[in-house]
This record gives sequence, structure tokens and C-alpha cells, in this order.
Amino acid sequence: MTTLTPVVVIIEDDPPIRRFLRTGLRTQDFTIYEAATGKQGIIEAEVRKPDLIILDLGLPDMDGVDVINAIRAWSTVPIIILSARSNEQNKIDALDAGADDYLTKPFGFGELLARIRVALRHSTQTGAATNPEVFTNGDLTIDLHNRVVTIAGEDVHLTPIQYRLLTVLIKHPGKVLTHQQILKEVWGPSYQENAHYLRIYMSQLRQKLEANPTQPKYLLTESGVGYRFKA
Amino acid sequence: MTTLTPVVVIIEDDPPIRRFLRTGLRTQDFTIYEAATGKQGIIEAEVRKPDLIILDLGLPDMDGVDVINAIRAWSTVPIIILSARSNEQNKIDALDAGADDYLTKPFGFGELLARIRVALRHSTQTGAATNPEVFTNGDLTIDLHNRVVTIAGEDVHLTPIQYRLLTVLIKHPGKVLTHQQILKEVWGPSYQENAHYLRIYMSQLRQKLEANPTQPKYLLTESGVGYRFKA
DNA sequence: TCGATAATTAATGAATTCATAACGGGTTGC
DNA sequence: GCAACCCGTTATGAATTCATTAATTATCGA
Repeated sequence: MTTLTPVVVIIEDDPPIRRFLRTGLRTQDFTIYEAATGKQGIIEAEVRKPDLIILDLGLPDMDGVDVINAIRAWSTVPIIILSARSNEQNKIDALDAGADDYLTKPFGFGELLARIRVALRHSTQTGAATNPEVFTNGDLTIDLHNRVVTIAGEDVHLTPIQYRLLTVLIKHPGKVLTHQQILKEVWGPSYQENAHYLRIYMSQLRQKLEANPTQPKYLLTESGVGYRFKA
Repeated sequence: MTTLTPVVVIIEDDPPIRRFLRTGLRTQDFTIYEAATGKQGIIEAEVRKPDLIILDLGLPDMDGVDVINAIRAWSTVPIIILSARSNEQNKIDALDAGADDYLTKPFGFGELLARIRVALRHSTQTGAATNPEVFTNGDLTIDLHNRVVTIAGEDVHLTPIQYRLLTVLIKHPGKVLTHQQILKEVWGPSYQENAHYLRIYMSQLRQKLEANPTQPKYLLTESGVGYRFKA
């Protein structure tokens, strides 16, 4: 299932074509598994968990559409059809059964590769999961991806500056950040004199995040130096 | 954006073929928009927010690959190429530029329809991969497949932009989306300045979906940042 | 071409957020 | 003590951002 060397299952009964595909695709850094029959192909598709299936419709033991159906019963892996049949209804049936593309023999190998790239592009798009990037500390969670802060499960609304201040602090957990460092990060380099802004906004953050704002658990003052976020 | 009558933009300079496609696809319950040049096609793609684009490579004013690139710069809408050129390198270039399929003229209309179904099937899969087809939240349900929104069992009529705005928000439940992100998704990349459009349509959505529009439960404002849909 | 629906402008008042001022509490060292 | 300093909190006007209504323009289907 890696993207570097995608796994491809070839279901094709004709040995010369199989060999042609195998050698050609291996040079393109694919990992290849083969099957000569529909039954075997379905098993390979299950065992190998391929990123792509290349399926010849003209198999000896099964109708190609039935192979597609069998695979689609449990998988959305891209299926590219190779077929000697250029009959339009064959194409329609295969595509409607769940195939993603259909090439008529003879086909150019470069075109096959391009269509494989299209199919793989699609499946990586689908699988693009959102990375969590959630900071958790005690009953405080900061979801950087969603820009949502919760305390004990309750949503906390932070203004833009409050949120930026908090993210600057948790980017370096446990580390003492000087007033100047924080001011530069949150307000910009020309605000480094205004340390009292910081006090105001730290106070606001404590009011919102700390159970006991006068005895902060997370947002600690380092007198004469700056602030730090305690893990 | 609807699945019932998908919106298709046809970019084709030859009037007879355009007519053929238009009438043929209209009978299949597609909503059709047309463009005779690449430039116009790119504009239509942005304005109509189609579910699919059919693009002839042999346009008079631009190279087809450049049209693909212009659209792919901001959209992942499926693009099916029609071309008189059966040259393999043309196909490879178009597919690698971001096209999803490539048909050589003359082509069967049934095959085109089947390949359109493949393309649409895929784009609904991508959308539904992270979210169920029917989104439910409290007394609000959004049937993405049938494009039906109900609140407390009652059907709610939404205009196209209202619906798009809602789907963009619920695609990332709980996530704060910035004004620019939303504007780009709903109106297109050239509307990123018009944040007040967003306010108007958010207001309209709240009037229709929220029990108490002045105290929204779902459609929350993140002042200075954007909006989010709260689960 | 017309009529209905929707999108875009324009305009206004409300709400939020920000910068700044002001005040008070605590600590330290003389 | 008390002065100097640093810190925390509250208050307030200004600026920004937001919500809403209404009027105008554009669009699509019949």
C-alpha cells in the first residue's frame, strides 16, 4: 500500500502479455503479483491488498464483469480493464460494474502508464486523511488543525490574538519564552516594548483556560523573564 | 453540485459536436453549459462550478493542456478529454496534466456516458469518504446524495450557493474555515476579497436552519477568522 | 420574450475585538 | 516602612468585523 512502490495485481491469462506487463511495470517501480484466472485473481486481490488491479476481460474461467463484481463487493481499489473486445457494450458493462478505465488491445504502454497514474492519483486523493495535530494536556486540548480549544470537553472561544498567544506558548512546552520573543511572535517585531499587552492577554487566557486563574496550572509566570507553558 | 442533475461544462469549438453533446446529455438529466474557446471554458468552469468538464483538445485559442492546467490550479473537478488526435503522446500529456479520461473521436455516446458515470462515481466517493452520504446532526439532516436538507423533518429549500456553502462547512465538521477558504470553495478563486457575500449567505442559512438565528447552534462565527459548523 | 428565482450590490446598525489607560497587589531590598 | 519594580485585572473609546434588510441586476426555464 505504499506510494513509492505501488502494488499491482495483474489478472491476465495470456502468458506473453502478462510477461510484457510484468517486466514493463517492474521497470517503473511497481510491485507486481499475477493471476492467470479470475478465481486466482480475486484471491490475489484479497491477499495482496493492491493499489491497483489490471484485469483482462477475456479470462477462461469467469466472465470479467463477474470478477469486477467480486472485487467491488469489498474493495474500492482502482481497476483498469484490458480487453481485445472493442465492442461498446462490453466497455459500458465493465465500467458500470465498477471498473475505472478500459483499454482496448492493442494499447500503447505509455498510455497504460498514464492511465495508471490517473487511477493512483485518484486513490491517493481519496485516502488523504487529515492529520490530527491535536495538543493535549490534562483537561486542555488544542486542535491546531481545526483551530478549536476545549477545556474539560467544553469549547472555549478565543480571539485571534489569544489563540496566537496560546499556540506560541504550546509550540515550546515547558520552555520559558521571554516577553520579547512572545511579543515578536504574536504582535510583530515592532511591539517588543509593550510588555503590558502580554499581561493583559495572559490574564484573559487564564480566565478562559485555568480552573483557578489566580493559581495557574498551565500558564506560568517567570517573573522578570517571561512565561512558560507547563506540561 | 447536485447528484440528481449533475452540472457539466462542455468546452468544444465545433458547433455540431457541441450540439450533439448538449442534446444527448440533456436527455440524461444533466445541466449543460457550453464554451467554444479555452478562455471562455476556464471562465465557465469557475462560474458554473460543474461536477464534470468535457474538454476538446483541439481548441482554436489555447492548447488543451493549458486549459487543464488552468482549471487544475484550483479545482479537482473531473475532466474528460475528447480529441481527434489519437497520438499516444497527446493522451499521456493530457492525462498527466490532470485529465481523468481521454476519448478519441469518433467515440460511442454510450461509452462517453459510461465514462462520465465513472468520473462522477469517483468524485462522489471522494466526497463521501470522510462523511456519510446523509449527514445528521441534531434535528438537521443533509442528504448529500439527493441534495435534500431537512430541519426537524421539514424540507428546507436552499439556493445553489446556500447549499454549497453548507456542504463546504459540514465537510469539515468542527473545523474553523477561514473566509478565504470558504470563498474559494463556494464562489471560486477570484472572489477571495468579497467576505461580505459570506456574511449575507451565512445569515440566510441561519434563518433557514437555526431555531434561533441570532443564537446559532450549528453555524458559528469565529470573529476575525471565519466560520465553523459545530457538531 | 417573459416571469420567477437567485445572485450581487448597497447601506445600516450591532457586536466583537483591540489598544490603551488606570488601578491595585505583591515582592524585594534598603 | 516605603520605594521601586513587576505583575494581574478591570474599564473604555475606537476600530474592525459582523448581521441583516432592501434594492438592483442577472440568470434560467418555459
